[in-house]
Amino acid sequence: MDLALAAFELAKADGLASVRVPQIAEAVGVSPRTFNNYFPSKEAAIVFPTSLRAARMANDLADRPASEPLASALIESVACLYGPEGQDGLPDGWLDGFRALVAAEPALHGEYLKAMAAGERDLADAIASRIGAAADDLEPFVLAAVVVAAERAAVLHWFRQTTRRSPLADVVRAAIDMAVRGLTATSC
Amino acid sequence: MDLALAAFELAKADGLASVRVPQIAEAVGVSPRTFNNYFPSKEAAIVFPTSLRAARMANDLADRPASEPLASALIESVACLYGPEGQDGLPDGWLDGFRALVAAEPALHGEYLKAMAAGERDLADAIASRIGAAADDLEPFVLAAVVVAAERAAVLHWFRQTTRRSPLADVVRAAIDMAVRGLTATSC
DNA sequence: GCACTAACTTGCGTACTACGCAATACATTC
DNA sequence: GAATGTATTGCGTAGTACGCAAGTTAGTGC
Repeated sequence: MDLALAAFELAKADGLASVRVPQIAEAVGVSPRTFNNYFPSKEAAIVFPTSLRAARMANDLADRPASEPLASALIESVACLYGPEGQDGLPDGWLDGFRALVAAEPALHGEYLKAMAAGERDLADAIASRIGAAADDLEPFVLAAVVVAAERAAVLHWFRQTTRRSPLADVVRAAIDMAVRGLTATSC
Repeated sequence: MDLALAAFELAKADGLASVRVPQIAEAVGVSPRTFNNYFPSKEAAIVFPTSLRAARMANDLADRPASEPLASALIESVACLYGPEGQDGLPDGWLDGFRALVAAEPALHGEYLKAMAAGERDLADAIASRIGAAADDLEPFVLAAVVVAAERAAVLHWFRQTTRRSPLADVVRAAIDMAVRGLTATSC
């Protein structure tokens, strides 16, 4: 969606507060009313790509061979979203934008969390069908929530770091591995 | 804060959409402007008690004896927030309100997530000081995120259930236990 | 008792967002 | 060619967010 991209670019350049909905609409060549037909707010538009990526996670998990252990399948389905920029990993400029916007603006942080939560539901379904759980089983929901939480913690932690000792994908991988293994392997 | 309580009650009675900020202010006896001095939106006001409860989690963890294993300390600090209604557990009417509002309205769900995320940061600090981690260590953040995520998954799952086979506190306990143990004990 | 300060509250005005409604344009189908 | 469905738009309205300045109240030191 062009609107989402334009909103993202404008917000990255001028800051979220100074971007106006009519401005975004004009950049794409539609009316402000049309913008609101697609997005309820500029925040939602900016985060839209993230929610797409979150939705992809469940698909990636479903595409993995059923023979693969759940733990590694989870780790890889998530981590491949943070592969090298450009290809199927991160879109260009996402890192800069994320740092400047989502990590900084509380309003966007809320939208980001909502997007992740939406993806979490899909992931829970994918997990449930993979481990053959009943529909009202608690476990898939907890697993999905835990994995997404670890992913989010890793991303935020990576942005907090001043010195970059390892690429984002590796940090995400480590975090999910940590979450999947639980406290058993750590300092009890 | 009276405003938060009034907002909650009014929203519970009339639905979120039909509650107006001036209405909330009038119910407490202040001006609408004063409302916005304290809360940026009615959603934030409604969720305010939840964010207080989230903040309490970190304190509860810090108050637990250092000799207690981290896993059980985490489980209990969270689960005691969901104790029997009235005392130090859930405030009266919280369950009904939560089901009718937070679980149903997407806007409130976003605020709820933000509140949980804020509490998560405090929890991460408490965990870090408990296990003596460095400030830039990934582990406390992942642990905090995982625990909060499991808590949230349990609450939402409990509300999705039509038949209540066990009290909320037990479900929360089970979820956090599950998260803390990781995938090791489950279907790999 | 008297000024002084700080925190809280309020009214006013402004900018912006959200959205219902109705009208239009365009493409698709029968 | 007529009918139907979808996308877009302008307009109008309701409501929220917030800066600013003025007023109130409580507390403090002299």
